[in-house]
Amino acid sequence: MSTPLPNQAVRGSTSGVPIMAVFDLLGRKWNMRILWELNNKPMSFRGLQARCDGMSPSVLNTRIKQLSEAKLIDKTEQGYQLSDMGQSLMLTLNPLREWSHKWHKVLDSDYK
Amino acid sequence: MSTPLPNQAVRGSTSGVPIMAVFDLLGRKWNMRILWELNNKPMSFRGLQARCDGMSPSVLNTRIKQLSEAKLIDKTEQGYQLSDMGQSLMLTLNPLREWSHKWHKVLDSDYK
DNA sequence: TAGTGGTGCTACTTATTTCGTAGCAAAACT
DNA sequence: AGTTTTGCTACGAAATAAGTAGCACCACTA
Repeated sequence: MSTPLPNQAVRGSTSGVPIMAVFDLLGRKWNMRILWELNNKPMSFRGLQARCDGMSPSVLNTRIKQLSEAKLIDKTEQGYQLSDMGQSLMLTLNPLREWSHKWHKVLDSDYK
Repeated sequence: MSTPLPNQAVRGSTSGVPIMAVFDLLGRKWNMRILWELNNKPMSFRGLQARCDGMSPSVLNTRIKQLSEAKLIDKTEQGYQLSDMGQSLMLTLNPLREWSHKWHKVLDSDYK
């Protein structure tokens, strides 16, 4: 399993179009969540693991490698943290929080 | 495998916080891609399959069910298409395209 | 009206990904 | 020196995704 990066073929697409690489990378379990958690503050390996409901260390390990290769996170004295690119990604993903609340309401009202 | 919906426990989180449900749902392979493709135009089952590099029908089938349950897509005369919620999701995800291009450039310049 | 082709699937097997647990080496703390 | 904490690796089991085959249901055509 290789890290999906733009400009090379990614899982589910041979085009190498950047957005497809994003879908591939973020479409893997935990990646969005990890970035989300790191958005709050830098965290250690075990800290991340705890925040992410005890995700298995093997997966966390591969995720960290992928996100590092993708230049979205860095390892520092303070633990793992978002890179500049990672921060800008979270910035563009921010509206998702508001959207999720609307979604919640819609589903709620539909099923009651 | 159940559809991750807000207000109930989702994979990787017992909190039921809406944003976690989003991560869970979109973190499954193909879901973002499917929405992305439907954003352009409504499509048939086989149309979607073709656009998504021949994804297996079994997975597409379960995805369609999940996205339908999540009220993000509907089935119509014209094929599958985004619901209002689905459209608003794609709207908030739109900036991702621009971001992906920046990302592309950064990775490119770093590795040359 | 028998044949052709497209569509929306289901069934089944295999491959890949993720989980869960155990454990270990290195650093930090007591 | 002994105990914790941290950052992992290993490995078997479970869940998810891929790949292929095929069938029922149209719509159209010869």
